[in-house]
Amino acid sequence: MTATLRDVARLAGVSFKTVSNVVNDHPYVSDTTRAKVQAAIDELGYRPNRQARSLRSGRTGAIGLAVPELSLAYFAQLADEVINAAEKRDVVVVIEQTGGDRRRELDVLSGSRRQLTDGLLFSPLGLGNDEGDLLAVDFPLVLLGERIFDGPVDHVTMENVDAARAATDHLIGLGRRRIAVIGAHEGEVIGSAGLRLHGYRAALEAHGLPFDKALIVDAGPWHRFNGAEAMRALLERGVEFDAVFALNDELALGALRVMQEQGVRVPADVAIIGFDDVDEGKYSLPSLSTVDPGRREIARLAVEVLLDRIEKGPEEPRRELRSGYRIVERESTQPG
Amino acid sequence: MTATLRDVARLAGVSFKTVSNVVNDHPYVSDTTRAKVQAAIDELGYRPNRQARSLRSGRTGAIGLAVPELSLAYFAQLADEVINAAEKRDVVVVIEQTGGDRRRELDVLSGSRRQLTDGLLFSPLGLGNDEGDLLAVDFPLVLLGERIFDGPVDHVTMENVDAARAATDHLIGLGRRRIAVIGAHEGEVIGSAGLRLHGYRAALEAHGLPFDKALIVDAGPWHRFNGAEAMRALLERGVEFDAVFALNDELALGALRVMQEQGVRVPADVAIIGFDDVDEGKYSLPSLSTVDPGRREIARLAVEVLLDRIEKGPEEPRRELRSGYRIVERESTQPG
DNA sequence: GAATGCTCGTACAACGTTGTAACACCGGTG
DNA sequence: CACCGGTGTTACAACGTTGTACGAGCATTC
Repeated sequence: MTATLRDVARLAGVSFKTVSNVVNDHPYVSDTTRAKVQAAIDELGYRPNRQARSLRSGRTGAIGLAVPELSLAYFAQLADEVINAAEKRDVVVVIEQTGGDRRRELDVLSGSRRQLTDGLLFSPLGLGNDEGDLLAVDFPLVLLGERIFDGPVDHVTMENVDAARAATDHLIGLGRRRIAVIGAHEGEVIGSAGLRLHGYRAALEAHGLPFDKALIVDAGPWHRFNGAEAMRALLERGVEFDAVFALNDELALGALRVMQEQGVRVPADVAIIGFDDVDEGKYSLPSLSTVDPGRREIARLAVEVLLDRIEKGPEEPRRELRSGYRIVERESTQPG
Repeated sequence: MTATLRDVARLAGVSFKTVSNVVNDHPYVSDTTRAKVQAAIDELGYRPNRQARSLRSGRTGAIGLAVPELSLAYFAQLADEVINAAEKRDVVVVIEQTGGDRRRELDVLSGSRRQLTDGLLFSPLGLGNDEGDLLAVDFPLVLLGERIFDGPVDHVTMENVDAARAATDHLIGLGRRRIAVIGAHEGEVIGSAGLRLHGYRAALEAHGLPFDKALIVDAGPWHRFNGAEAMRALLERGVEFDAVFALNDELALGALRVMQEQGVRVPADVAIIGFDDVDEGKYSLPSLSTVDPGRREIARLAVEVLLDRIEKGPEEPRRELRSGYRIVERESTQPG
């Protein structure tokens, strides 16, 4: 069917290993032999067989990306960037979904699927931040996101605290003083929710504003639905507020929708800012101010670090990288 | 490092082929031997090496999914469903993005990446519908979407014409008579745009309503941005309309945003319906009526057909399957 | 003209698996 | 007791590649 080294060798009149040498640019192949072999390769349309290469070399040329679910815009857009970054390095991406479920996350770390890839980019949600030791696996692994710090592996993340602080600063800069937070996770210290809440408190403190627990609304998963629910809860509570910091954009969009249903004017009555800079925020009405966490940079760094780890092995010191962030001002925090 | 058949065999005191027979549930292995081998397998934590299996069997246990981009919610949600459907069959998914670019789509069909998967689910956008012959490839291929009909391969698609007709009927049922269309592709007959427009016209005819070209707005890619632009163009045209059929949800959401900017009341002045049932439509204000094209069913069917094709080979007759659809009524087409 | 050093090519083994064929053993049959 | 069919196990080859070791040819050197 498809041509092999042997077929090419037969046509070129050399041994099949010589063909292999030509293909792999080994030295000590004379120009004439090289040309002869190349001609045979072209004629037969020979392409090295990847499985055989894999078997021999132990490399597959693929990496895994495990995320909660692609239906969440943030992860879809992250996957988009990861695939692009990987493509530049001639590596393909196998995507696995965990649903943020602890059991399935553990599965991803141990399943036989791991043999199909040279390493894994892993964005956990269900694992606790005290379970870092579960990440001590014998294949290259790069952690994404905020669930686990100080794990035994490379980690690429964003400047959650600083970025959240800047987002809050932005609201304060508009003259807002009663800033609600949507999407908190009670008791969490580390993790996106905990870190962003920490940044929020730091900003309040820096401006001498009081922290009011009544302004903090918990939410489970960070879906639109939960943002809507949280806002409904907040409005029912009857507590006054003039701004909202939603811990991600999906929450913000859900909350936005509820505020408008209930006749709250945005941003006149309440300004709102999200986090993630997903594309939808550009086209909501009003468009959504947000924090751009440097998704593209995260994807690029993550792929870079993983391929490095794959190449250099487990001995190299582990790396902890953070992307830059940027406040994106849109209509939902327009002054005036 | 990791155990091989030979290691297990040594421990169990049998030949390595007997171990292979146990692993593959071959008949003619005595219960005592089986038990002995199984014990050794458990003790060593043996797992068959997938590369070696692949090399031997020619199967990788992976399928490819080539889509324009995951940043488009429709494709992200489709990928989500495809991954889930594939997981049930113990197959992983390698996702490739083409950007809807003709050159990259051709690449996907011929590149050496194809060796990493047993087959491909392909959703083209850049290829013309007269280029079906390019799909005559020598690996299992299932076509998704509406770009190409009567290609030489299996095809899973949706009931575009009927569904578009039903969407238009729905608007007409509300008493709307001047129904604009956003996202047309001038001159296209086949392709999502062409087919959906055809359904629209069929509905008009069935109700004896005239077709007015002034109500049809072209758009390039079906992104929010283009929906917004198209609506701006429509409003500038000054032509009267009381409803909009946006050919997908992203266009609809972009258009919705512009209408609200310009003080058009939805649905009081203008009702709008989209197509695709992406999650965002539930949380816009007003929430977006749409057509649910049976994304999950499409994903399930596509994976099913591809795995069938992989198993049964190219001789089986090609299949053309369509998913059912459903009109999803939300606020943007609320009567009254 | 034998020894040396370099260039180029080849043979063999290995990666871990599975299919095929063959072999040893068994009780039962003619 | 030779033969048989069925059962359980083994040996060998193959999938297509690459690393290692070796060898052949040739020019240069003493």
